[in-house]
Amino acid sequence: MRIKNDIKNCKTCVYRQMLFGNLDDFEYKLINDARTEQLYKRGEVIKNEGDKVESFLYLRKGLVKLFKTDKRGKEQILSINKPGDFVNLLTIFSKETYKYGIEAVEDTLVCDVDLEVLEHVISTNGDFAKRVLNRMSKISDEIIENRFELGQKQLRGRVATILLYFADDVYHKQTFDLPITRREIGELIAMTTENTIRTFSEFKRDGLIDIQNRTISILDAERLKAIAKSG
Amino acid sequence: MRIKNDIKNCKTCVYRQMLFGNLDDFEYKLINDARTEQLYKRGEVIKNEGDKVESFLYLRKGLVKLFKTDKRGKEQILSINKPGDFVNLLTIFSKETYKYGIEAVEDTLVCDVDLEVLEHVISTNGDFAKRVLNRMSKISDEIIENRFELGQKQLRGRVATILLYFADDVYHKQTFDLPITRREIGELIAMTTENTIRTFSEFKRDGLIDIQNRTISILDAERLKAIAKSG
DNA sequence: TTTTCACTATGATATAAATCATGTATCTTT
DNA sequence: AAAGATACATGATTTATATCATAGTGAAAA
Repeated sequence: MRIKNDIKNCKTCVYRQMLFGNLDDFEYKLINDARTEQLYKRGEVIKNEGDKVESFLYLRKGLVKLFKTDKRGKEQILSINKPGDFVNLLTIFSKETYKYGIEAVEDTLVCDVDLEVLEHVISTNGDFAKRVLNRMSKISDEIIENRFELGQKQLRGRVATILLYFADDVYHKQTFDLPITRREIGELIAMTTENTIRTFSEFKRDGLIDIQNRTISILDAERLKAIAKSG
Repeated sequence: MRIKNDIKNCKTCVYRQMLFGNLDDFEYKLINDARTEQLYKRGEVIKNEGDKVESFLYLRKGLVKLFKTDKRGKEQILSINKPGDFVNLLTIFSKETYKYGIEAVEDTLVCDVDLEVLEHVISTNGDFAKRVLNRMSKISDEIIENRFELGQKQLRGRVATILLYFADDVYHKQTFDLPITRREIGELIAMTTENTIRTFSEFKRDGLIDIQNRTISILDAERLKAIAKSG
């Protein structure tokens, strides 16, 4: 991890209005002074399970995964977070330590704001508090919704869903480099590595996608959507 | 549904300190004046999927289920809520309409506080806002955690878990009347009705529980815990 | 450069759980 | 009280997915 020293003011940040839209100058300064920008290389762990929660994190560039290890020692991925996401918003108000780890799956830039300062601004600015509540609510809704839908789908549906997620929501293009391995995709959508690979191969054979190692091309988005939807 | 008219002041409520612990008299009055107490009979629907979200609900007596219907028309139960739970806290700050239904599975008493008034108190009382954030965070953590653990367990482990949940967390005794059918239990722990019933029978045959229609007795809590844990 | 190790890949086999089928008991409705 | 619906119950069969086995490939390490 490397701490950037030429950091910009929050007021000029593209993600400003997502959460900090209506802070006054004094509040901006508070947040800004309590803030560092941190660079992580692909594969670097940002937080480990058990680390103390002492800052609010949000993702400016790159991609991270949230993961936890079950009793059998197997890793499970809770979600992939992309720029603009509030990586740890769900736990910062209820936990003292991280119940999951955070790892950069691409070179990543995160903003790190001291939690006490953020809490202070919440205490003094009710509108800001409501905004935070709103974001939190949306995030948990999304995770819960996704998990429920995932559970109803079978393997092909799950793989189709995750491929479309990367194409449409993360990279906004039909050809992209998968940032994670097949094993990790399996961990994310709750299936074995073998079956993940097998389903990829099937999709390739059926002309739905093309695969060149890590590079994936969506060839038939419509049919893929149908599979993602129907299960 | 019947609206109670002899309602007590929040200040004397046993659940007061869970959320409203440090409101001042004026704020109490605001909340209190915006509040009704509603009685629902077992089986009555409190909110339907699609209903407008316009109040904050919390459960004083009884038991409710949160459910949603998937594309195939099959019902899924997200969670069972017991007294003291903030039934809809997760969505009130992000959604305009309910994405899930709420139904009383026992005769139930809920407090209903107008959402605008609650939001106003959040805006003016930062400590209260932080408390709400904290509760929300805990609730979503719990749902997410439970779902993840459920996914790793197989049928016997899931059934053992839910039986212990009713005995230990809901009724606090070893013999209790199941408030929901076997089908609903299946919907809650993601398995078919047949397998739910079959697993109940197995547990009975193995001397883990006794079953008299709706009445369940936990006979061997230790062994049941082991099954719940190991999967 | 060779060795090692994780990743990708595919086929065969095993198994957990869903589905199908059938019957009884229990609760509702008329 | 009879009829219909829903819940409970269990056995047989099918199916989706995990597990096991084996091998090629590419990247990192020695």
